[in-house]
Amino acid sequence: MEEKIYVHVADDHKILIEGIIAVINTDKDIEIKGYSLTGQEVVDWFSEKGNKADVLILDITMPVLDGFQVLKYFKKHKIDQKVIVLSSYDDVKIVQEVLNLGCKGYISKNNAGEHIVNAIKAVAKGEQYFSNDIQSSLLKSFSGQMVPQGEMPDKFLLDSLTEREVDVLKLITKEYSTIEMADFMHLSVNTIETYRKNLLKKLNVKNAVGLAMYAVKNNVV
Amino acid sequence: MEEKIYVHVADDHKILIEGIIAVINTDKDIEIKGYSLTGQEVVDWFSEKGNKADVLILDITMPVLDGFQVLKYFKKHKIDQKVIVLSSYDDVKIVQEVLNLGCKGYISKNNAGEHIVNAIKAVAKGEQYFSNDIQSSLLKSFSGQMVPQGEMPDKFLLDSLTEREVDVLKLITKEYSTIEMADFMHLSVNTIETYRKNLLKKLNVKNAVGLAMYAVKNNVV
DNA sequence: AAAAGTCTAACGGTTTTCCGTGAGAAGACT
DNA sequence: AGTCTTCTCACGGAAAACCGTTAGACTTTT
Repeated sequence: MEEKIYVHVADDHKILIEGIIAVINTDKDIEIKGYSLTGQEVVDWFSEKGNKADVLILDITMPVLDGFQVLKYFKKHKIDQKVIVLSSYDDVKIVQEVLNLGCKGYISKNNAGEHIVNAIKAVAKGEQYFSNDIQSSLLKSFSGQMVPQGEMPDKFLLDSLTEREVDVLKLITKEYSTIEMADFMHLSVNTIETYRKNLLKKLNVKNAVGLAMYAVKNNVV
Repeated sequence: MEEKIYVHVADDHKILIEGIIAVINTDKDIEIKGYSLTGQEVVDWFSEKGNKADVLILDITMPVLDGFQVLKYFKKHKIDQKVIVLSSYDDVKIVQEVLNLGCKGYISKNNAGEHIVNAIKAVAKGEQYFSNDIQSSLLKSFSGQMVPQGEMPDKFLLDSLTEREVDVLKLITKEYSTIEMADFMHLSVNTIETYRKNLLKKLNVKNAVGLAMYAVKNNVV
């Protein structure tokens, strides 16, 4: 008889929590130790004396505090919590970011059902776990980095944006015109135009729409 | 002994489907008749001879065809399918739009578990059903509509984008210029400009960036 | 001290978008 | 038969975005 693995689940959609509980209950080695509907509830729960779980299943998109912020909280307070991120996005950048924040597993909601039990057991043992679609996108991104060849390496586009450029980018997504931005930021129209030009060049897109699409893809907004 | 109610579930997150099935299975009067992971699968399933369900549980955000498009398909082909929309958004505009498209119930994912069984039974009987958080936002918006005063009522912003308008919207998010779109679609530049103007007016945004942001928010892309 | 990066600003010119308005053809709906 | 919607196209003018290039002031890094 092994020891039970205790799990806490956090997601803002209760039905999804119910689904996870239903799946997990098919396995006798795992037991649910409460759930949270916001990131705030998660940190509250783990802050309370006596509350602990071997593994936390954590959604990224939640109100009040999102998954990133929860992970940052654990890091800052040096709480060594094993976390599996559950996400709708198989965006490699997000995977990398949560890994940097100390998350031990990452499964996509698309096939959470088949993976979640194995993921919990692996992570509880101290291993890492990624669902296979995540693995393949990670591989793709790595192999992509191996063959930059003739093309400009493009470096890491998103880096290298200066503070002001990010400010302008944000305003662009809010449908500000150049003149409105200049007015709002107390700068010359020419200055804003310079930032626009820099953004277009740095992010290698054709127009303001490209900038906006970049912004949403990279969670600038 | 009553007759069984047959249900089809559509959502791009399988874990959510599993959750719904788990909840529904607690009720002996309701039975699941298959599920779909995309809107395309839904229309395919219902198109197939012999496939039918009393109630369809439909997610709004799905790849390939979203919930709106599925409802439009039913409307266009005069298929009188009872549909309960399951959504993350309690945005009143969305509720109104799906109601216009003939949907009979609307429940938020936040508390789908407690409502879904009752919703299915009500809709199967020909009634309407809204989870209480939706009801309250609807009430709030109605009371808000009582004092539009000088403002234009704005009608239903997202309503009724035509097929071509959606085509143009998609190309805009891909950074196509008007000329490039005209070329690609084998249409006059003037025609594309007309569609742009219609989009700006219908969606009530200021520029192409606003269109793009609308598109991502509403999963047009 | 020199180099690098950022923030600010300017000028002149080209291209694209935005705006208003009008209108014919085809199909669907009443 | 008449209305509505959608798709298509046109014209002219105003506004905004895009492009290339230059440059001074300030801060940080080497």
